[in-house]
Formats: sequence, structure tokens, C-alpha cells
Amino acid sequence: MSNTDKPTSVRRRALVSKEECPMALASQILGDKWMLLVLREAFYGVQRYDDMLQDLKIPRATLTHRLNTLVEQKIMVKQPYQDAGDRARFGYQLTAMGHDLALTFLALTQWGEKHLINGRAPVAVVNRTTGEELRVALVSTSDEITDPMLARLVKQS
Amino acid sequence: MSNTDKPTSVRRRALVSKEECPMALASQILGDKWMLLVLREAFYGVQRYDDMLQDLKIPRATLTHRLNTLVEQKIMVKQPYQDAGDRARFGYQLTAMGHDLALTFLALTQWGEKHLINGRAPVAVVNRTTGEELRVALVSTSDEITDPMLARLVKQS
DNA sequence: ATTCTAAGTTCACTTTTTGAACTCAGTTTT
DNA sequence: AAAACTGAGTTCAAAAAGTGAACTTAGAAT
Repeated sequence: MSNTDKPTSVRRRALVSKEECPMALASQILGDKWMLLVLREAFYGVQRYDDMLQDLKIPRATLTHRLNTLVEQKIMVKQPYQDAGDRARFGYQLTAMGHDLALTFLALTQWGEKHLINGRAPVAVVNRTTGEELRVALVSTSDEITDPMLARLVKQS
Repeated sequence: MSNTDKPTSVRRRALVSKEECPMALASQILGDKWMLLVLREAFYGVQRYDDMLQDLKIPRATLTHRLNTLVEQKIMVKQPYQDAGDRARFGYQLTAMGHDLALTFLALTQWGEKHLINGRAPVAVVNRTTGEELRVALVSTSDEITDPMLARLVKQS
């Protein structure tokens, strides 16, 4: 009954169930140790199965399974291509839906740079035409940059 | 030897190994079916073990394991608290490192809203003081909003 | 005819996840 | 004071997923 020095807490619950939460749906597809790494390859422009295999040191069965899921989900497409003097093969490429993951990918990269590595970041994100450095930020409808601490999730009526 | 109608491809490889890639390091921690969902609870302000259990329908052992990892990684802290007329308990809260995941979280939400749900988004992100709607975007050092298609990853010397 | 390569399959084994039941300490109820 | 309740976990056996190594297959090169 008596007060202690421990703080009180406001008890809160999730605004929406995980079934209708967009981010929860996304995490069902992408929430996997390898998925984001396979997508990393795609963002780097790596298209071939065996190149991914070498870059990631991922087991073959696992890579096959992940690529199939990405294709099913329409995040990537399996496309035939043929290099000069070489036999026809298949490569994997991002769809528009896949390219739209760039912001998430860059936000995660930014977080990793800040919190997970010691020393300087090995890669930078720049504007390919101006060379200016880029970062992910929260902006308002009038394009004002806003501190993420000011963000608030509200349930839509 | 003859040309076909199949397109040629530029063969590319990853710029940096996954060991030194910030985003790869991040995905080792967060790349998991449940991690992002547990963090979702944290962003909603849910602090209690049993509340998370009910919101997510996650197995107890799995939740315990995920929370321990988040605490080890310093993304969350386990903190004692005491509500009036109630016994002292423990709750889980985001650290500064955890709060910095907000941009990633919001970018993923934005992607899910665009590509995974039919109909209107159940939640909106707004500025808590002005009420203006917010979105995640790529901006330059001079705060100009830039199309993610113009982004390019370059290796730092 | 044999060898090579890209892109998978298959297999046996280990690790992880899962749901259900159990624990345990402090609180309230009887 | 004894019994029941609650939050926050452990423990357990079964099921699912991940793993490394070896095998397959179709076309191209030797």
C-alpha cells in the first residue's frame, strides 16, 4: 500500500492487432535472418544464385527457399538473361515493390552505422547525380524535417 | 553463340562483406519473425510481459528469449516499476538505441501500407504537437527531399 | 565423349520453435 | 492463517526449420 521509490507506469496496449498492422504483415515476410541479407544482395545489383551464395555463405536450400518466397510475394522476379557467348540463365531482380523497400533498407543501415559498428561506416549513401550525401528522415506533408520523437501513431477512424 | 531475345545482364557483387555491413549486423539481431513484433509493442508503449503475450499470441519461451536478447543488445531495458496499490513488477522499455529504430519501423510500416494491405491504413503517423501527417523520406545534407531511386551506395575509402 | 558450370535437390543431423503444463513469490480473499 | 490469484517466468516433449555435404541436371566448352 505504501509508496516506494519505484516509478509508476502507464499501462498501454497495442493500437491495432498484429493481423491488421502493416508493419506486422511486413515482418512476417521479411522477419528472417536471411531475407534482409538476400535483399541486400539485390540492392547491390547481385542477380545470380551462385554469386549470392558466395557473398552470403548461405546454405543452398535456404537461399532457394528465400528466393522462392520473395518471388511469390512479388518483391523479386526471376528473369532469363543471356550474356554474350554464354548460355541462357536466370537472374533475380527487384520489382517496384522490392525497390520500395529501399527506405527501410537505408533506415536500417543508418541505425546499424550509428549503433553497431565501431569506427567509420564502410558505405555511404549519395545522390547519384550530385554526389551529395543522403540520409533517411521523417518529413511532414509540407516537407519539413521532423524529429522522430515527435511522431505519434494514431488509429484511423 | 547466337544472340537471342533475352536481355544481357551486368554482373555485380556486394560492395562490402556481410561481416562489415551495418545493415547485415542489424539483421542478425532484428531479422526474426518475432523481434520486430516485440519492438512494435514497445513503440506502442506496451511494457508488460503478459500484455505482450496477449497482443502477439507469442509462445512464452519465445517472448522470454527475445526480450533477453533485446536487453543484452541494449535496445531495451528491464525496469522495476510499481503502480499505486500494487506490487512491484518489471517492465520493458526502449533505450535511446531502441528509439532510434523508429525510422526503420516507420519505413517498414509505410511499405506495408502501400503493398500489403487492401484498403486504407489502420494507423497514421502524425506530429504530436501539430497533428500534421508524417512520412519517411530520403533527404540530402541540405534537407532537400530526394527520390530513393537516385540513391547510390558507395564504398568509403 | 568427357568435363565444366550455374542452379538447384536431397539427405541426415542439429537447432529452434511451439503449446501446454508447471513454478514461485507477493497479494488479495475467505 | 489458509487458500486462491496474478505476473512473470521455466520446463518439457513434439514439430518445424536450418545446416553442410553430396548429388543432379542441362547446356557449353574441350
